Amino acid sequence: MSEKLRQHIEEIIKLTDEEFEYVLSHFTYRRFLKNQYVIQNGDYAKYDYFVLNGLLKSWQIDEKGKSHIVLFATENWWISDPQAYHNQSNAILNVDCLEDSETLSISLENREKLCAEMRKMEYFFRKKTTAGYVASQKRILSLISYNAKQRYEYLIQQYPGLLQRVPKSLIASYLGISRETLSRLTSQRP
Amino acid sequence: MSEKLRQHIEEIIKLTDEEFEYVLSHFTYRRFLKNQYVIQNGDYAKYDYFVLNGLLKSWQIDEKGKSHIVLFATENWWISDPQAYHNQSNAILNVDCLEDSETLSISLENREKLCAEMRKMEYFFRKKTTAGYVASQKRILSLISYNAKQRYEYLIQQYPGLLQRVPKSLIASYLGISRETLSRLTSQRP
DNA sequence: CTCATTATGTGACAATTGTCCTTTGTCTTG
DNA sequence: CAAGACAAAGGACAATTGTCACATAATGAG
Repeated sequence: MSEKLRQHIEEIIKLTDEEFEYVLSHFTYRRFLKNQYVIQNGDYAKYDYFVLNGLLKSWQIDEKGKSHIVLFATENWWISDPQAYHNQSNAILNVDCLEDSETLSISLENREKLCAEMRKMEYFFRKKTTAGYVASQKRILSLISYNAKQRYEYLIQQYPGLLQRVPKSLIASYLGISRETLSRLTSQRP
Repeated sequence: MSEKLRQHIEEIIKLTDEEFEYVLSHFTYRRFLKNQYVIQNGDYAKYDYFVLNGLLKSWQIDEKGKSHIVLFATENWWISDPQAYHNQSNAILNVDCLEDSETLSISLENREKLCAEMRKMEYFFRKKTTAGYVASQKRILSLISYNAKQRYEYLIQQYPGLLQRVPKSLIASYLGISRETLSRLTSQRP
């Protein structure tokens, strides 16, 4: 099971068996059930979660009570409240499970410990964070330049099979439009 | 002048004079005039620019010909096309100057060279990228959860004095609304 | 200083999207 | 098997926002 984490890391740097065992010892395995909360708004966001399998989402409620999905996370994605995690502050986001899920989580202390002790892991986390930053920039571009239909197409390309796994009301919540508007978009025959 | 870069780096790690001189030797000083392009869509985005003074913006044109501003960069900000820079591909964004500006730029090769040679600089860039990632997440949250009025208030808080430096049509372009809608928002007396 | 250009505000109208409601079908659970 | 919960589509109407047109103010070049 932890092989998935190893493969994920080795896309960037190669590790010996001993090194990987040491890295792995800094992670905690945790299993969540469908609908279970991983992080709740206001909690201390202690961990960043690497998803082994299942499906999770991070989201926020606005002042009018509407929820907005920031991210869907499937196998090999990371999920947390990044702001709260890196600043060691209380979570603004919620993270919960759309399906039963298995994760490997790492605290910020352990992440910094690994970076300080292993040059390879500092390189890995630097590269991984850079990739996350670039992906965030793409998301920002899609939010400011694309209309809802284009964002929908980008979503189904980015998450193949997601439509079969989640209700369309959640897709609409990710896109920032109402369920009804999404329904109108997808029923158009262009 | 390069003292600004030193102060910026030393918010995260302390450097000796020799170390800073060595770091600085990997940057290139460059001056730009108002309206001059720093990066053009389709160009090879070789550099990441640290802004010493002036005001720049990064932006994109959508398929209908409307432009959307991604970022305003003033003193002590970094600006580039992150996706193109980190993936060594052609720019999707444009970067140009709203005022005469001075910058210190670093190529990806020199950045990686510094990271490989100086542990402190790898730490610096890791922390800086993490901060950029967190800031991007905040921008995503503001785009999906806030209405135009709230985004406007967040913008003037994030860039104090910007309203006095740029036309409102550019503010509207950053917020993703029309010039007229922005005008109506700001003339409301609530 | 003058003239042209740009920036800004506002009204009228169109287009888009949200909200509310009903209907239908599917799935879950006792 | 039946009842309730949930998901989805579509109609009617309201609210928001964009577009176009025009007037005025501010700015900049020669």
